[in-house]
Amino acid sequence: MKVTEINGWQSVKAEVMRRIVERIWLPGDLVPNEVDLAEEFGVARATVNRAMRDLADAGLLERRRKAGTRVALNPTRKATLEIPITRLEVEQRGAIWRHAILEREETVAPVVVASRLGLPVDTPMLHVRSLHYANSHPFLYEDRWVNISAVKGICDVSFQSIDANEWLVQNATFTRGDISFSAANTTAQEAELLEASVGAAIFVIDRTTWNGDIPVTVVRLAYAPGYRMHTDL
Amino acid sequence: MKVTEINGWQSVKAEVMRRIVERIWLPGDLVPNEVDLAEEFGVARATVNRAMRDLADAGLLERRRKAGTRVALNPTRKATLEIPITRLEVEQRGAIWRHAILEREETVAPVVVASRLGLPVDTPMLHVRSLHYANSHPFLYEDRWVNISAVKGICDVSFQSIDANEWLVQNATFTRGDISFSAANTTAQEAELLEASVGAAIFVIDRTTWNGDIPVTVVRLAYAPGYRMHTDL
DNA sequence: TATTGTATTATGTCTGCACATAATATTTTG
DNA sequence: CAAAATATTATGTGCAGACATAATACAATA
Repeated sequence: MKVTEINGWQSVKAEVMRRIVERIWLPGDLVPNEVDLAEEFGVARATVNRAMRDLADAGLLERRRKAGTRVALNPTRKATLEIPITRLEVEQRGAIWRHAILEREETVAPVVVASRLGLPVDTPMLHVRSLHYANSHPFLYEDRWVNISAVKGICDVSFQSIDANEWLVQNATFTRGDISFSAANTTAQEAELLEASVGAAIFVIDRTTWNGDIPVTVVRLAYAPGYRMHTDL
Repeated sequence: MKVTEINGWQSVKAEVMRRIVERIWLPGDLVPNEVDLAEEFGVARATVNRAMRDLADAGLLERRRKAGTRVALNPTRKATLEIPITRLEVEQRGAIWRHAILEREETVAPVVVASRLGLPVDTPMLHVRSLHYANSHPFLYEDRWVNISAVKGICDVSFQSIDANEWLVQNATFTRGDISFSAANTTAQEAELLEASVGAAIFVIDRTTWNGDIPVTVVRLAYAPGYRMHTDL
């Protein structure tokens, strides 16, 4: 008696997941090969493959050619988190988004920024510091450096009505980037801007992007105290 | 003259990415349908579909039946990050991992934990507090509550030689969970445990897991100051 | 024995075709 | 004219069969 009928790849995935969750297949175990599973489930191998690939992407299975497929020893390792545009994030909380430019300066890259991007120290860059508000409460302090030569037309944008990130996202695509999350104590300046007490713990995102080998931006996002980034597993 | 020959789905993906990055297709634009692209690239529709689905998963494209496929307005929104087992994370940094149990108690769920998990306050639970070291420096303070009835055999495990997370991951699979990242100031107790100054900003992960509808664990991971979580985009 | 070559095997991917499904566009109907 | 029925269209998914590729096992060779 079959509890669940198996037709599509999603049901194959569900059945395989069930066997993992119910410990019929233990972590580290080799699971039957695709041909056998296809026969057992009465579907084509391509269908099994689709399901297994999906589970491997999710981190539940580990697959290697010839070696076969085995249940991952550590099924918890991948979390996909969405990095929203600040305006949308604020609005999604039912608050009004507002944005203020604190500074906008065309200058050359300071050493820290230049070395981070692998650029000479005299590279002309645009430095933009701004504050995002949610219902007139400070929400995010953004400190951004943009490689002017990598982003055509950026000098003509005032960023008064649109946020730099949003403009860049739509006008300066990048091929690769890295992002890191950390915690920091607010400096006196940050505390004042974010209306927090000095030393309060804040969540910080540092992001750097490149277009091919050309550095585009480096930005530090300092969120007001209490910010949480959340995702489902 | 074609610069790159198109054979597999990866090259289709690369070519589509190129068109997005080089702004041949602008954010919001509708792109040609699969049949047309398949003909243009000289591959089967399934191959185009594979490539497009992959790009949609990555957040670069948005697809809807009948409506077609368009370039995402916000190509930056998904970052996949790996949540490693602490032991491996420490060892990967070339340090020696060590682990000490601070407390191990079978008791009933306190209100905060019970409500978070949706359990009655008198549910029997296992409370484990422990410290992870990297080269004898405190690395992570772990405060964990486990629903005893959801994890068979947990009462017999001492966790002296294996970390609770690692044991659970291999012995108590879960079907869903959620995870959140935030920053916090150390309490006096945490500061002492982590050998940090009181109030230092620390990176905190809160994770809750369920097996179907049954809550399994809730855990708070407090990393020593300076911890960064990093990923590529 | 150590190394190199060869067969085997499981996954990776492609093709061509078919039908399913969801969302939009169009026509019919009250 | 508005609401309901129907057609159209692009993506979603299925199948069977084929060949490609990587990793392993095993045999042959120096």
